[in-house]
Amino acid sequence: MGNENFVFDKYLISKGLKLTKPRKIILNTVFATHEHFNVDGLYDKIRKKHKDVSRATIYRTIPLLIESGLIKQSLRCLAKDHYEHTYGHSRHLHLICEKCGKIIEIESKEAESILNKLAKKHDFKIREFNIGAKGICNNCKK
Amino acid sequence: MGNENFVFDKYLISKGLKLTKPRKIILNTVFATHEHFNVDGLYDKIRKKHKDVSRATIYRTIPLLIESGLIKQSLRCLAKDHYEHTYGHSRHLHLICEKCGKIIEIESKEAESILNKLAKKHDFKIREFNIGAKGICNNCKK
DNA sequence: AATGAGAATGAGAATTAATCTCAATACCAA
DNA sequence: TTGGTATTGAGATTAATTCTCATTCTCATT
Ligand SMILES: [Mn+2]
Ligand SMILES: [Mn+2]
Ligand SMILES: [Zn+2]
Ligand SMILES: [Zn+2]
Repeated sequence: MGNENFVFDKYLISKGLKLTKPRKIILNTVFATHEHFNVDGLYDKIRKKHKDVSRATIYRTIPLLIESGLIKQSLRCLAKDHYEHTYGHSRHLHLICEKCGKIIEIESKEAESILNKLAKKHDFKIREFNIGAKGICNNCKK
Repeated sequence: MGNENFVFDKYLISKGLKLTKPRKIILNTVFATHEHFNVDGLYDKIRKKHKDVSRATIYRTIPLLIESGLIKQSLRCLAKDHYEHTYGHSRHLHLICEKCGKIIEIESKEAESILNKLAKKHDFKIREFNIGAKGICNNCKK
């Protein structure tokens, strides 16, 4: 059990919110792996163990996880929003295969530093980078 | 009237599709300005002049405009897909203000060349770049 | 341990962007 | 002009996300 529990707890307290059982379950399931996830997949995974957590609560908890800095909205695929950890992960960019859905994650500060330079020139304060590309992965090229 | 008409016409012919009145209206409205657009805004704009173009036809025409290389899917904002011209525009990245919605467009090949390098290393064929950041613009910083 | 006020929940309804269906119409080569 | 095909508008449908609300949980205070 990693520190994400402390982070989340601290956030909830700071906002006068309560650490409930469904929120614990959702948090722990989200951090059970390092994979990207979407609501549907998360719901199925949770439901195997806990028949009493609703979709509504998952949808309500995700903004809290984002606000607390644990996850972020990552990408959109098949008309679904996808999320990924920020806590415990350094920033990275994505190469997304449009054929098989595979996501290649690459750490690289170079592109970010270019964006930082451009943002400074325009007096723009960056909150979140969005860097990547879509195309075809090596496997799908045959 | 720019060359987008020729491009679109040529594409339609090559696919055995027909250049219809609604398609002309949609194309011309899309290229009446250089702004990003979404289906709702486009529909309203078209409807002021032409009461007989349906939302369904707009939704059906957008993939054709994309396929013909005239526009591309750009960004997602307020739960709506947004599009922008590719024809007549060089590639650029976006700084999106989360407060006022303002979009700053910047031409810069630097970030792309870094992505190209990384993609080559992973034997990944890029079809479309996605480079930008979200944050707060200079006006909204007060 | 019991209380109570406010926060959180599950179930299902509501919203809404995007897609689909289908009968009627427009297009265009011949 | 005609005929075969593509296209259309209207409305139904889908599906992700959000909302409503009556009931249940949390937790600081007793
Ligand atoms: Mn990732
Ligand atoms: Mn743009
Ligand atoms: Zn692939
Ligand atoms: Zn702004």
